[in-house]
Amino acid sequence: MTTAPLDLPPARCPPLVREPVDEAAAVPLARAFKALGDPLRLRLLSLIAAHEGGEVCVCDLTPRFDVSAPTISHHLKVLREAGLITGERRGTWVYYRVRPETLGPLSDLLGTG
Amino acid sequence: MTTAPLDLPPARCPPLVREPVDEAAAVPLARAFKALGDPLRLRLLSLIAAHEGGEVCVCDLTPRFDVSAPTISHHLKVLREAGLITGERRGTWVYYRVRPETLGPLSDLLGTG
DNA sequence: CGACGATATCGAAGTCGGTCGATCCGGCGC
DNA sequence: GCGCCGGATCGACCGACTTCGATATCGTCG
Repeated sequence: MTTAPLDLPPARCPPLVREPVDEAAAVPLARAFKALGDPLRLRLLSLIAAHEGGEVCVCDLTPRFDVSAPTISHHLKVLREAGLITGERRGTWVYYRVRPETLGPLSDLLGTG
Repeated sequence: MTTAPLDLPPARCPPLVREPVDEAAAVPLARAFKALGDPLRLRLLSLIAAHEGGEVCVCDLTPRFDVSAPTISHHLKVLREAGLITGERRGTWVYYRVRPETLGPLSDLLGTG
């Protein structure tokens, strides 16, 4: 669960309307977007991001969906490995929060700025 | 090739750090992000977006990649069906351009604004 | 220490996605 | 009309993804 950052989160780069994405940079960026490419993961991420205090316990996430707990855990892992969130165990429960340093570059890349 | 907009592009909605994504809204948004979730498609989109004049002929795209022409065509179709680009045939060649009205909401959603 | 509750991991089954070669379609020029 | 060329579509193969139930792991409490 220790986040296992197998590779780097997407680096900051200019909007894709300004210059084409580099071949190497495209890989981590695509992985991040792919992680966002599932309705359940998008909702999970937004629940974490929008939660007051910036973090959410998994136990608050699980009952909101119609899938099993292992499935939720799996999707959280995908978001984790994409560098979009981090998880921290505190006692019995695990708390997740977003990583703005990953989300920011993605927004900038798609922006028209 | 006529774009076949089977369903709507993602609607504009507040950043996910402000309020959780609605269950219904998550579906088209996730489809758009999924389309971005491939390095080759990300590079294709950025080549189209960053090209002077705002449009690119497929014949200029194909030689830049190590995959076959049908594969390029397939990925362009995925981007098309996600509402991210539109294609237009003019004589012998087909030209693609980005749809900012789709890209914009995605950027806003991930932004911290 | 031993049982229990909360998550993560594992293994299996079904589905989806990327890629190719082959083929089809639409324009252009002869 | 005929053949050619750019591009899209089709059908198939194979690897990756989603989901589950079962099991393992980590902390807590008695």
